Amino acid sequence: MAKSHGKRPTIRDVADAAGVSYQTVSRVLNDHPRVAPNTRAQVLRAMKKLGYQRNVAAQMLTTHRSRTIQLITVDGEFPFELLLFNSAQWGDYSAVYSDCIRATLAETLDKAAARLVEGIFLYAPKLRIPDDELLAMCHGIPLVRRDFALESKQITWVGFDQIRATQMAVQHLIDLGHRDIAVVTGTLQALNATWRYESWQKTLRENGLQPGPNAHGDYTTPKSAVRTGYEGMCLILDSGKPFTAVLIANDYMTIGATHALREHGLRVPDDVSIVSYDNSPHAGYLDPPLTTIEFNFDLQNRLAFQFLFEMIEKSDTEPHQHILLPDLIVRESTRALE
Amino acid sequence: MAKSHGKRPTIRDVADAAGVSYQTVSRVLNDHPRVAPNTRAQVLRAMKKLGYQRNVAAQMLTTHRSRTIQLITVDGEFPFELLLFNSAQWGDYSAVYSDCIRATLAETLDKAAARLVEGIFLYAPKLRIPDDELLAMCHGIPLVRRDFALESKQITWVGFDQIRATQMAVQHLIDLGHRDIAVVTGTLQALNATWRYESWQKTLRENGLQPGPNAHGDYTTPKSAVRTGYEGMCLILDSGKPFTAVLIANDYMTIGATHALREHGLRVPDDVSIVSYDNSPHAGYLDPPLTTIEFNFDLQNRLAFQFLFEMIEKSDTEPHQHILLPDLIVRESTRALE
DNA sequence: ATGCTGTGCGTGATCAGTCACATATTCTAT
DNA sequence: ATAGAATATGTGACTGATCACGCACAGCAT
Repeated sequence: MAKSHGKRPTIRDVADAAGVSYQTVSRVLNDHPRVAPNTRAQVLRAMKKLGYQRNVAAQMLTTHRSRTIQLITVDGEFPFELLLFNSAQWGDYSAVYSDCIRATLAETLDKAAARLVEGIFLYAPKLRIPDDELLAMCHGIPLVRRDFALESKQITWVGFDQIRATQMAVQHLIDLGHRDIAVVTGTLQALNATWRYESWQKTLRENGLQPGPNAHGDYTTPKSAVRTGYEGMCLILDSGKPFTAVLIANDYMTIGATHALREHGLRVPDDVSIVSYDNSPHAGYLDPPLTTIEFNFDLQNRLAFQFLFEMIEKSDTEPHQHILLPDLIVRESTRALE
Repeated sequence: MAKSHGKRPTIRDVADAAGVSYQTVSRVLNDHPRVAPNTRAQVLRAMKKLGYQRNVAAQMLTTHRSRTIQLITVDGEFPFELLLFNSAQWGDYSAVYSDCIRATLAETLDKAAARLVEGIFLYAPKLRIPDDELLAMCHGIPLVRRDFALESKQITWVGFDQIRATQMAVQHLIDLGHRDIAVVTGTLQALNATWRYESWQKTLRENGLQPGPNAHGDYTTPKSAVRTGYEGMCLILDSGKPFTAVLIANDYMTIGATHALREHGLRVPDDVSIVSYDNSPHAGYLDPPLTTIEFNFDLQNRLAFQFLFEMIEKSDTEPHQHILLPDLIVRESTRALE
């Protein structure tokens, strides 16, 4: 006998509506093979009739599994590329999303552990933290970083080769005859931005050129990117230092930067050539269409999730590291100098 | 005595590490006032020492509360505006995110119920479904729609006055002397797009004007928006029907549409005036800076969450309906005809 | 000394499932 | 006919917390 008044039905309610034991209901729930087809149908009918919903809390309690992953961003950096994240990628897992600041990351990870989260997908491009320290905060939960490529081998990550990307961009401009190449890049707190910055300098020096003027700013949301692109370009223009080409850290910054150039009476590519990063949806539709470094963010996300689930399934998986190579998409924002 | 080998510590482990009963540990966990300060300190010390983490599953099981809300989108429509969503807005609640298709919405809501989710935040601009049907699918869980403004009073929602918005846009163009006004809008599956379309026709007719050429397309992600903006504008141009101004459903579509105009040798605003929607971060930085209808998405999100939590706290709350009014931001993509 | 109130802490039952094991039934092989 | 295996179903213990209740002891008034 089960109390059927008011509350949600339990497996025991279903059991005696179907005239079987609660264990049989549990078997049906878990697709256990050894249930007679008739009984199974009986139970399913009873579940439907009562509007039964399995209680995930009780299930978690005994199985110690939550079928949940957690997506964590630090400092509100929800990047445009993550828009591509598709629920289909995480199978029958659910995803908890939370943003935190650096100071509360440990606490956030504690809560994730309390929640029995089975995997952590971290996007924190400014978080510079030793691998072992980060792993210690994770309470043994599998972790994937989807922000940048580290040097260490302890953590699983999927990143892009920023050095190569920048080299391609700079080399493209040099090949076109540019010698004074400026840069508007992300805040150097972000490791990727640092690498780009250094790669820009290195590539120029290797070609016997001096780095041109440069500016930095936060570029992790469209809003901040557009503005700091504008402001950064203004700074460079106001510096009075000469340049005929400029590298801009993403296609939103480029919108802002191009606006600044226009305000100063300069045209792209006639007066200034631009190479941008990301190949965002709008990059090919701006005036002029942007020459840009394409990153396959979709592939990055897919791989990162794939690695994460691999770690969840087999706890002894070695950490994966994967560096993706970018492509240069040449459009009309760059031109050859005579 | 508790087994301390291997597994995560429980309150019982903490209890006998601190020399108290498990109930006392529970009191400390729940900030119960009647615990002696010494005892509390003792317990906290034991928790820290053992690295204790409360098991959320067990807590959910007894309290029947999950402190979780669920953010559901339908058809992968993760809108750019939702980027603004800030964890801070949902207090100590966690958020589960899931996308589904129309056919699996019921199933997704079932899972939400199984998970003891306490509130549902729905973004599904194309989901036309009777209120009572939707509510029935929600198993009594508080729901807020953040997509459009409905006519019914059963559901809580926060939307914008699209009719007014479009009226403002059209009127602005009429005041500037335009008589042939085209429109590139979202797919008419989306209710907001339908309203805009009808309001465009109505406003023109009230001013004794005939609707100009028009086109529609999916506009819910930046990627689709840019492309359908381009394609829609091409269609209108190829139709050969005359127009001196065009309404474009968002600032991403406008990037695509402007590109199409350029390809046809037309300039904005010299040849064609544009009024766009959304006032996205880049709207003021394009060439020309866009005259656009501003929606305060941040306020919309804040209100929607506020209403949701109100419903969670007090189950007898009446459904709220809130229509937000847009603003017209005049920039340089519109000009007066002589 | 007795009763009363309030504080601090402990015991047993409960939440809704799952797991290991036990039992009943049917089927096949000897 | 009967042992043995295979299939189908049931019972009791358990997961890790919370809740309702109960008890011990302190302080204070009678």
